[in-house]
Amino acid sequence: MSSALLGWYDRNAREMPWRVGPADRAAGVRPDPYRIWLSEVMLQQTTVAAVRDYFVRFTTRWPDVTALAAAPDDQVMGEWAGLGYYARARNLLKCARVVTDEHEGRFPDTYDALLKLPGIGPYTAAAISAIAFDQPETVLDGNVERVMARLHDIHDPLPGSKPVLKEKAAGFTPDHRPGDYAQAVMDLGATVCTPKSPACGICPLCDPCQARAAGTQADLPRKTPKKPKPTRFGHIYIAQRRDGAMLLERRPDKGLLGGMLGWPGSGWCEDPTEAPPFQAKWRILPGEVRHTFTHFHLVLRIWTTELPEQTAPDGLKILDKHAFNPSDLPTVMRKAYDLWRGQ
DNA sequence: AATCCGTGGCT
DNA sequence: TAGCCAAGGAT
Repeated sequence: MSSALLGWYDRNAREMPWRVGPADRAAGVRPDPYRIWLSEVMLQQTTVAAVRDYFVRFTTRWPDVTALAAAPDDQVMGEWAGLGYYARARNLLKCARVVTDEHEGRFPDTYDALLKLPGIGPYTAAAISAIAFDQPETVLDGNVERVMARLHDIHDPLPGSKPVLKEKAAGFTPDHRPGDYAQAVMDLGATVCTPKSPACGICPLCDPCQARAAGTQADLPRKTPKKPKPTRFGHIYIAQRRDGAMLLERRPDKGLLGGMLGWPGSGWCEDPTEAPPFQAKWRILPGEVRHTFTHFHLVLRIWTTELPEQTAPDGLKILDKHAFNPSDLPTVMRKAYDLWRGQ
């Protein structure tokens, strides 16, 4: 039954920098496990459009896993800035170093061995073993969940229905071309069997689709409702020396924006207390920064002053003009910088 | 098991 | 616009 899907994939596969094109594949070229791993980690909860440029920059700068393993943490975190879910970048480095130091620079080729690596969970282990190593593992991501829920007209809500959907997905996975199949279902979910107004008219699985027959496809998969997001507030402090150097901090490895560069500031809560990093005549900027994270809205007020020559507060770092690159900042910190620069 | 963890695009 | 959604993992 999945042959109709593979046929559709052969005609419609989207070009992506980590994919082996039809001509190369016919010539026997296999995907590079390093590039498949890197793309799959970047694609966790992230769209192909957002990933594409990041992938090209990473693979240009670090062409193989050994090169990435040798990179300084700051450079990797800076290159990841803006992509979100920064624990992925920290685990990416950990994983690259384990593969380099303990696996002679080669990725393991089985699901179980891949699953042991940092940042590789059930989905990513299945995706790498299927796509890079041609093993019949079953990928289960948001796309596959949606396609299976519709194909079998399953009305039980996620995430409770996940085990059932996994069973259906496993039964649908072919022994032939499992890697192409995995990419085919996900392409289908991304371009045809979309969350809203699916294009059933051009779907290769229209005929066997039970939701399509019942007319319920637009309502599936059902999901348990999410909690509303609270709003938190905070103050941040941007100080620049006359020579252009700026005062920043490297955030602790755990928690929100862990390991990333940022501006010193207060905690983020309902009623934050001001916390300037050193004594000075701070002035507040007009306007505010609004940003929404996974589980709360944030409103930031920005304070600024000149950074005196001899001032270097504990735990903070001073980056001189050429060492500071705004593109190394996570988005919320970048928004604050842009507001400050436009003052 | 439930919570935490980013961001940008789309409707 | 405000919410939803994305090739999830760690704890």
